[in-house]
Amino acid sequence: MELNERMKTILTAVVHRYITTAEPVSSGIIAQKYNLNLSTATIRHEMYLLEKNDYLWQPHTSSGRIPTDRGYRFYVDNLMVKNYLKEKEKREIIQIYKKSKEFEETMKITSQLLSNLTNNIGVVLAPVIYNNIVKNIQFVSVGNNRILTVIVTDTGLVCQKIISVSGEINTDRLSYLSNFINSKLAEKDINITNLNNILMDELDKIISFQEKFNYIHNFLEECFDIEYSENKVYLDGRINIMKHPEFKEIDKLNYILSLIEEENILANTIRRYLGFRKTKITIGKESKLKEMQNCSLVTSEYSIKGKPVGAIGILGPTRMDYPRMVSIAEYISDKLSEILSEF
Amino acid sequence: MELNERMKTILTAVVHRYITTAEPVSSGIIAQKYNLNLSTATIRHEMYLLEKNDYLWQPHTSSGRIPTDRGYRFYVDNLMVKNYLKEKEKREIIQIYKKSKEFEETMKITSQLLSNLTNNIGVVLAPVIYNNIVKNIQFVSVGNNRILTVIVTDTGLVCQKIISVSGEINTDRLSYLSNFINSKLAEKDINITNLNNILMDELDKIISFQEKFNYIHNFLEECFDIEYSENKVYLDGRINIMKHPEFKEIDKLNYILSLIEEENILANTIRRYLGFRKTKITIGKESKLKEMQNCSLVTSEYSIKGKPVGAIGILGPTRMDYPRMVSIAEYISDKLSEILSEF
DNA sequence: AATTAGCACTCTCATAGGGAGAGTGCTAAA
DNA sequence: TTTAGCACTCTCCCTATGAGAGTGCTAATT
Repeated sequence: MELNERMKTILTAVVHRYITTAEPVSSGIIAQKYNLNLSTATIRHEMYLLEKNDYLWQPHTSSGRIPTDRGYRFYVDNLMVKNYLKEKEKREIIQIYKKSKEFEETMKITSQLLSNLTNNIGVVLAPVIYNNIVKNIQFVSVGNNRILTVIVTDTGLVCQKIISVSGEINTDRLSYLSNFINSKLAEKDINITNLNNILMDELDKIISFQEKFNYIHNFLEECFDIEYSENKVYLDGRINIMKHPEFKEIDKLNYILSLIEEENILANTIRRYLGFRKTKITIGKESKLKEMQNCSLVTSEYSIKGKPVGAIGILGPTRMDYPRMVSIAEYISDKLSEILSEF
Repeated sequence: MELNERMKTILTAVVHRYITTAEPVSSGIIAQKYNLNLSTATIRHEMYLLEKNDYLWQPHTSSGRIPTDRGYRFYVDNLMVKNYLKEKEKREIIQIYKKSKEFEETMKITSQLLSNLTNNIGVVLAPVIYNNIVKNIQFVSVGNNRILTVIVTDTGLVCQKIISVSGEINTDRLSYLSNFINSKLAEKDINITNLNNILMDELDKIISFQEKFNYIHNFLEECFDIEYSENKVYLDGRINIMKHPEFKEIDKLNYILSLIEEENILANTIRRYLGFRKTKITIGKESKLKEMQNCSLVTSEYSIKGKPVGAIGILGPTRMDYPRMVSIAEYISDKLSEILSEF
């Protein structure tokens, strides 16, 4: 069924009202607060139709209406108007970012900004390094048979990993190895995902006529499984979720709590959205994850030097101010892209 | 007032009973479950005295008794019997630790173990590096005018920090600098806390007759404020706290939530306990922190090569099984010490 | 002098009933 | 097509009530 203009207006009114009050919205309130010049009876009839088509529902007969996931979806896709941030807010965000010169801190600040601005949970997925072009590799001996491997990618990201090797590794061999690898890197574009394979092939060639040190083999293998390391996630504002009236009682938090506890669930969800669209909204049961059935998630990608590498997200109840969430997510991801590109 | 033996027995019984049921303990239950061969009236009288001396309290007249913070304190100091872990549990812990070969992961596993074994919040304070002797410093150029500084301490800890310098820094100068610093380090014991001052003094001497590069000054200053960097904290089991009946309603969580949200509060609290005693128990209002008034915290130090460097902690409601918490904290901190010393 | 039985008293908790209020669905009139 | 009018439904809050748990106190017992 196609919604007519009046139904769209009423659906919009219900969504807006419910977002601000968290109370079921009655026909009377709509008539009173949103001047549609319609009687409550007429509005009631339209609401009845909206309910029949699964855009609204009632907690019980004789109560007002609440938008369904489908109602929110229709609102988000067809009705909502972008709500740009005020200049003052933008300036404040820029001000806060100025404090930080370091990568880690920038990530932390971003998640804090997200949660503070939205009163929801702020999520930042650290840049994924798969497929980044490797520019340079260096090895630093840090004692006790441990080597710190430092990989610098074309986007300027620095990945570090300490690995233990069996037996003392000679500093000369180490620099020989890094020189060798860096010369190979200079020859062609090698990304982290295939770094290991390509280097192993090359190494096999020279090993036949060079001295044979097996452990370098193992060493390299350990170094370059970085791609399998889990992406770091920055979470902030966990307690915000508990301030929302829909979660007054702890039992109602049930599933959401695992999102708060296990950062990986959120990280994986967001990672899966990467590379499709700048901004993505997932509403309630649209997510297959049972942990997210009562929540909505707004994610927005950020990039380094034009290359999308990660995403930020806002997690809250389905009853969230979508226009504002989207504007905040997009503004912050743009700022973050700028800052990371400058690093 | 000195407690007589019978009062101690009754206090112990009340604590034990309350820890397991979370319900106020009545005189009837004590008479029935703990065979003291006393009538309820007698027990009631003793409980009345215990209440008058602030070891017990009643939520309302005509309800059973609950231990006060003071009651728990007396129990912990004078009545409780250490409850060693079962061999099976010990084996399981060792098994789980075997999975991890990396520092970061070891820390994470430790906090998970703590929370899983105790059903409370597990906290691990990463090793503090202040006053550690500096063994070696290296600089790695990671492009875009950024230098990765790697400091290795005598306990084998590796601190890394990326700093930005103004203008390109010559690789030769960088290695000259690191050679210079490392030669100074070899001459005498220099710890991280005074590293900056000593090096600045030394640098001033040579700078007078060496070429003058101001920016190295600034560069060094930035490098060596590591001591002011905040200690990392690993938290796990945040949602455990919500499973306890005393926190059934969200409002009752009030203060504790800030502990869950702001890791620094906990980190600072634990850090302040460092260096005094292996294990420390803080019960409810004994902590000056308002955030901890409804909680207890059991902390236990761990060390690397005999040198105490950090602590682990268990955070839960004051109604916790103290003997078990202490055994777990001590066992885990010992294991962690072993593992970190081997790295 | 210490302990205990007995009992009145207090407080919680669960249940039910009743009335006010909000909001709906339906119908007939405009 | 819209609306006024009204009966109906459901929630919420208040009150009353009674059972049950547990205490404090007193007088009797050991």
